[in-house]
Amino acid sequence: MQTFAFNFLYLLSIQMLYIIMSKKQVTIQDIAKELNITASTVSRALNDHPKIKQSTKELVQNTAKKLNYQPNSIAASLRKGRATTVGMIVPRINRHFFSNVITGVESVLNPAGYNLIICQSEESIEKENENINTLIANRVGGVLISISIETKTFAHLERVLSHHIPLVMFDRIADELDVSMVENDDVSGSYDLTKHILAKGAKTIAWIGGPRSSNIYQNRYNGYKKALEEAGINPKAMTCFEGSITLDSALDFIRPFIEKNKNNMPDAIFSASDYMAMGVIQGLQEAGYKIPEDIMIAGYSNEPFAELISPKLTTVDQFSEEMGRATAKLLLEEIEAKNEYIHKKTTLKPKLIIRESTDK
Amino acid sequence: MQTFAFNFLYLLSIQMLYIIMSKKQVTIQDIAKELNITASTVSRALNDHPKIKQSTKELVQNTAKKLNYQPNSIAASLRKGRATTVGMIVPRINRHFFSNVITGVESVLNPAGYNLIICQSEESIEKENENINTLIANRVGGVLISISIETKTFAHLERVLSHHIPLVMFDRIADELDVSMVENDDVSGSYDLTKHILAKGAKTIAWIGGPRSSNIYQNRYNGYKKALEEAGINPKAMTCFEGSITLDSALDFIRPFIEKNKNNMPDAIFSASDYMAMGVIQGLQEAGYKIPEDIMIAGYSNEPFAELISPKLTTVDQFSEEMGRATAKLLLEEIEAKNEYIHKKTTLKPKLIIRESTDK
DNA sequence: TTGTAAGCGTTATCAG
DNA sequence: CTGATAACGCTTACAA
Repeated sequence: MQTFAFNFLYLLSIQMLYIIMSKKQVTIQDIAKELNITASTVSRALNDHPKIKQSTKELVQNTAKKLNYQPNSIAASLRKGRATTVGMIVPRINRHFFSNVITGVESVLNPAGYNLIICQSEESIEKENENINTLIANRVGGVLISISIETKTFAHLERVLSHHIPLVMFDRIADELDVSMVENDDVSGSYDLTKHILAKGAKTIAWIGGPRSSNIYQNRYNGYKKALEEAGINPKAMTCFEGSITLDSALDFIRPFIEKNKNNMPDAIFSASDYMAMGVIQGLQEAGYKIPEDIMIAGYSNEPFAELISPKLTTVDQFSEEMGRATAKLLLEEIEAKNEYIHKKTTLKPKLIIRESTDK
Repeated sequence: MQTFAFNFLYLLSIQMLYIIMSKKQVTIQDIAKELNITASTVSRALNDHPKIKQSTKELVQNTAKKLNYQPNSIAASLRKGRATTVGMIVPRINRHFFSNVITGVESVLNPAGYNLIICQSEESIEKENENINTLIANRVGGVLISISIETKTFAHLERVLSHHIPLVMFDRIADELDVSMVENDDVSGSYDLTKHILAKGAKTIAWIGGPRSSNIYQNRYNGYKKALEEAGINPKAMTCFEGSITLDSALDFIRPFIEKNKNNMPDAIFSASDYMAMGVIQGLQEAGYKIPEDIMIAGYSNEPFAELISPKLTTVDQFSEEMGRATAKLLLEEIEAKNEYIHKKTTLKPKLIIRESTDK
């Protein structure tokens, strides 16, 4: 045992020994001492600074590995005044759409050296506000946000800007703010879908969706309305229901609706949310309606279940990962540009996906 | 204008003026100067230290608000040697199961003052390794991980431990490591499900699932095997397929399988993944089989589409949010306990959900 | 190409 | 109950 210990110690420098025994974390100072150079040189070498000799770079990297050095990005962030971390706030992470946007964001941000702190607002402005506070406290390099349904004032977002942290909004945006944004062209997606239903022979189309105080539902409604008007149909005469975007909310609406309108049901129902479309379908099926023969149904946003259910649901795909990539790219541009205001707006065109539920 | 400026300035202290003009960030030093006390007192006041007078606490909080102070948790983390941030690594965030676990984790960690950095391994050990590095670099207060399918060695996880960062594994665990874990009792879930199918009269049941090198698929297979053995059926005679846990992989398996076994199809197919069950169902339906009349199908993990498809899928629910909460609680215990090793293992019992696909 | 020195904003320790 | 001081680990002018 003693021999082992002796041999073991013999192989180590005093410096390494000290580090191992004190079980403190290894720093660039330790690497510096080990090589009889200064910490600044080590720092530069590790960051691949152009004015450092190749030979010392290699030397530094090797001893870093030997000492089992792990960089401390907290210290770096403090010094630089900003973290290599980006905050992202979404209403709910377990929505297929948002989790795909996140994947898209990471695919751009990770290679650029950033990592994500993800927060959920749970559709509450209060939680959104708290999220903003922790992100500012963490001095994130940027904030990406899709605002909650409740959010109608923007003081919390302006607080982000006042800390000179770039902000990019996506999907659920607020034109009131002068920041970069990525939006889906919901008007166009909804318009295309409505035109398709009209082409299939529908004369009356009901609309159901989320609250139109949210820009996305307002836009989806506008696209629907535009298509109807062009077809000479007065949308005033149409049924319109807005409620929470859940299967149950739609079911609660459709059951009494069927009861009341047995004798003059619309030819089609356009739901501005796939989840609500599911509720509508279940309500109609339990009342004995055949889809699409008796009534056509369409949803919006191409949730994964849309092609698994029966009948397969006609809907609109939103290229969620692409939206994440676009959002992340705008953020990187903002970060590069420092304080020059180069706010941009990217608009993504969604794609109509025709399936059985409207395919008479 | 001049009068306005004069009045405006008149209301401000020199200190506040300085801060506004220099647009530097407000620190506890600024609050201290404003009140003629020291930064330490301010720090204590903001952290609700017991030995600070109530009156000064209020004074500090008020001026903090007045100066628009936002705490800098990076500085605090550097000083304390550890961040109030927890890292979480999952294979894929857009899996319903994992996104729900995340929600559960946050519901415990956020109130405790921590926030999450979420990383995706994308089922790659290489990416998992990189994730670990960034989490160590960020000096997170803990790491939560469900390992990738590829992960068979654990040096990277031991690196976490060597930095005295507590590690908790969940769902996909590795018994090789001496850490706290939360697991689903997959053996029991799978056993219950198989018993149910047997009770419905099946004599032959095929098994399809992910690679059995992963503990969860091994366990699900074991539960299946145990039930068969108890029923006196030799599982050696059963069909067993393992592949990637996707709809397409299952479809690629089932099509030639039907072709070959037209005349002696099993009475039931138990898929250890809902996605694979979907593939199986689609393959059988396109070949004209009726479910459950001709053949019964069951899945595992109760994906949201399971109750939306036709026939509704019998499966096993895993209480994903509960798993997240349990995981987070174990982590908090570890953090409290500092270096005393109190590794625990929590086992959650899943629940059989009987639906149409096995309900003859 | 490398060294020197200051500082990022907190908090812990010790002292009073 | 509060103050003074040092330190956490890194980056970056400026100097050499």
